[in-house]
Amino acid sequence: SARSSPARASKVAAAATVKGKGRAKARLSLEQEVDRVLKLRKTKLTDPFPTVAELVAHLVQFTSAQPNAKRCLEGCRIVFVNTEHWSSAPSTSAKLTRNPMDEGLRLCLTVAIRHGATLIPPEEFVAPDPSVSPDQLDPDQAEAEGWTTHIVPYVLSQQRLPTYDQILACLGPDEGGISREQLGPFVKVVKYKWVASCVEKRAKVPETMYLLGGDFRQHAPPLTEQQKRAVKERAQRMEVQAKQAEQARVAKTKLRARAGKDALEAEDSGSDHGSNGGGEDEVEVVSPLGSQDWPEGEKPPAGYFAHQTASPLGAAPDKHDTTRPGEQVGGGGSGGGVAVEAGEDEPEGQAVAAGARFKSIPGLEQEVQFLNTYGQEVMDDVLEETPRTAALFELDGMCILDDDYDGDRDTGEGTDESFDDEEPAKKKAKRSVWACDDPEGSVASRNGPNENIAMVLEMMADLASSTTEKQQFRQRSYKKIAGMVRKMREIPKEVRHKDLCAVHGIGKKTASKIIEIARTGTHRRLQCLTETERIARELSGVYGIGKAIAEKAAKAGAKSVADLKRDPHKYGLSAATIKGLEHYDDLCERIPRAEVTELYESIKGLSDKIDPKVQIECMGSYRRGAKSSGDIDLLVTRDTTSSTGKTHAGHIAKLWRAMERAGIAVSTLSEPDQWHGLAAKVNGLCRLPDRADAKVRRIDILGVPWEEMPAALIYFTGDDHFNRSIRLKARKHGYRLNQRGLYENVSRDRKGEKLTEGTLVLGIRTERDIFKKLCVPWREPTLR
DNA sequence: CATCAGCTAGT
DNA sequence: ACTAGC
DNA sequence: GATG
Ligand SMILES: O=c1ccn([C@H]2C[C@H](O)[C@@H](COP(=O)(O)OP(=O)(O)OP(=O)(O)O)O2)c(=O)[nH]1
Ligand SMILES: [Mg+2]
Repeated sequence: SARSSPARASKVAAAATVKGKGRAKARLSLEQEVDRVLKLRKTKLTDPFPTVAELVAHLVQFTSAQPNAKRCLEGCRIVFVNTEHWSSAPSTSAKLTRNPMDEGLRLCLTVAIRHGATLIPPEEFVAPDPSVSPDQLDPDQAEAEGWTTHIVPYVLSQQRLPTYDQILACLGPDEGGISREQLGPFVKVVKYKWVASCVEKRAKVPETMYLLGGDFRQHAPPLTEQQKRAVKERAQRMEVQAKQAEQARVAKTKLRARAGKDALEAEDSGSDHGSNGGGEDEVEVVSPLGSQDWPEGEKPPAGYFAHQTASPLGAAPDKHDTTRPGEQVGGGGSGGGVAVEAGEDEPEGQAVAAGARFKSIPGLEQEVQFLNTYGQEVMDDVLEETPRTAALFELDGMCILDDDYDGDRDTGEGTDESFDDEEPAKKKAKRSVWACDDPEGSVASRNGPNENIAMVLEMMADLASSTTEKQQFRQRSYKKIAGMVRKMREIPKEVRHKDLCAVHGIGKKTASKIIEIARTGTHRRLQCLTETERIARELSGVYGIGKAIAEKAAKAGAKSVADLKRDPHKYGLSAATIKGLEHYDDLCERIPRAEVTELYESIKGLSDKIDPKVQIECMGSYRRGAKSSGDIDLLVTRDTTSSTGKTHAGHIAKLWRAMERAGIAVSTLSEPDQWHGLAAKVNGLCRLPDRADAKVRRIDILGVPWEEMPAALIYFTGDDHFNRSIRLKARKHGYRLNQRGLYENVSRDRKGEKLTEGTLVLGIRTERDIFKKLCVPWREPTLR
């Protein structure tokens, strides 16, 4: 707090800093300190520092007497809190000590203080002067200059994160903690990761200087020309070394692949049949293209996998009928393995293998061959030379707010995004989102530059769909990435693998696939579907038919949806599925927004005749502002707080009957357990009446008790990925969120299975309240 | 190696 | 329990 | 399939 600076800034800092407690005390010598600790250990059987505050007081004295090598957290005020006592026994929390110490927490504290951070005991934390407003001092600037106080909650398990409220309860002198409002814009709650990244990032600078033999203290003089040259040379040397290491690695990989193949070949010829022996699945080098892509018991066609078949050393696939084992060995033996050579050596084998299977999509065959020859890393190296990639991979504004399970950006106020380097770009993007008045611009557009990539990824997702858990998550992963790709800037053909991997949620396998799609417009996996897969894909487009039933029907001999239509009972389809089948063509179509509006209004008209006080809302993609919807989602409720407290019980039953009479409701696909319950849900088919050309549409009507509106609105607005994300966040923080409400104090077993329902969080009136409670920045439905 | 939302309805 | 769907 |  002694640094010279504008007065307004020091006002913030002074208020937020400890009232000089540890500093003022006379410093003890090392011997005295050791003595004191040993004595403490003797007198107390427990840890000599049972709370954070006590250890901080100790560390402040002890460490400041030591010379610090790297003070990269110099000037950072950090408050470590431990909410453990809270989450372990919420009911008896008052009796337990606040901010108890813990072995892991001690480590965090030590790291922080060793790097020059100013630690503040949580009990001594004082909220900054509220009179300093963000107008006077830009919070970003304050952050950059180190005026911000960072609160770091200690996290024992990623499965049980502290809630914002718990963190606040650990701050300040009072047991009750402090309120959210008191914190203001100059206090940020961050993850420990933030501390670690500061240390890691900034620690590198002095290290370089140290290697040069220069002064590694903070204010070292600027480098001389000679030193600069030394740095350059060293960098070049390292680059050369890295290149050599990489080459050696690639060579070794190839050799390993080769060795594996040789062994297999030997085995094959030993067991006499050389044709479709199989067994090539066991080749050691795993291609990043995913053997998971293939269903149980099926084998990819020749030429599918990298390294395995088309590598210049590895020669042609042993599976392939035309291959002659003798030549494979001979061709590979030369060891050169240059692309040209491979191309000239056995052009037919390759062309037949790849060409036939991939149906000669322009460029695809070449791409596969190229990839198989060089591998992703080498191709990246080549691309490094082209200057088009870096900036392209900054996502558009939207994505920052909702990458993956993070509509929630953890602890609210930006927080864990406080990595200095990325800050400006991110902040800018964020602002542009709020400034963007045009909702079209921020929403993923269906004809954006990456639409084709997204579509192909979605097709791969459907391929992965299955009832087995593993496959479900693979499907979701593809879907998630498809959604992200839609929101990204155009992905150029020369994208680098590592740039794609840098996006959170995209890993090396999908990155490879995206590259393949970007360059060729498709993926080889889609070019070599089996007949069953092709049929299953068509059949699962029917309402009520998923992967399992589709495959069953395909096995039973169905070749197309038309086959099913002809004889639905033969395949043991359920009643709803048969209805879905009947209207298959209509239900494939998306519904234009105007038609949703029209249907909604005519249904609302019917409802008003039954009970005008019952409210009907159109939810789902319609509420999110979509230009077209897959179905119509209606919410039915009735305000019970006003007037007589009458509910909408039975309304849905009456409404549905009225819709049937009016010719709007065509048929019922599934019915609620209790038609008269408040949470009744009907699932059916409908159409605009009195119009010959009106298509049949899917409709969901959901009843919602008035008290459950906030949670129900979130649920029914979606989308599904957003719901999963916010529910996951709730779960990790000890809550449970479903369509009925937000529950707290949920106890779960180790596997996350809930043991108690938890208790409804009180005081929740609106959607916003739930967002706030979970520290999810508010997002209008159109931005979800 | 564990984790990935939480629920209803039909068979 | 499995499948499909929101 | 991606992540911690
Ligand atoms: O697995 C799911 C599917 C849906 N929902 C919620 C969110 C979604 O917004 C709402 C309605 O579902 P629907 O399937 O109608 O999706 P939608 O968002 O309305 O899109 P569309 O109907 O245009 O396909 O139900 C979930 O919570 N989980
Ligand atoms: Mg919908």
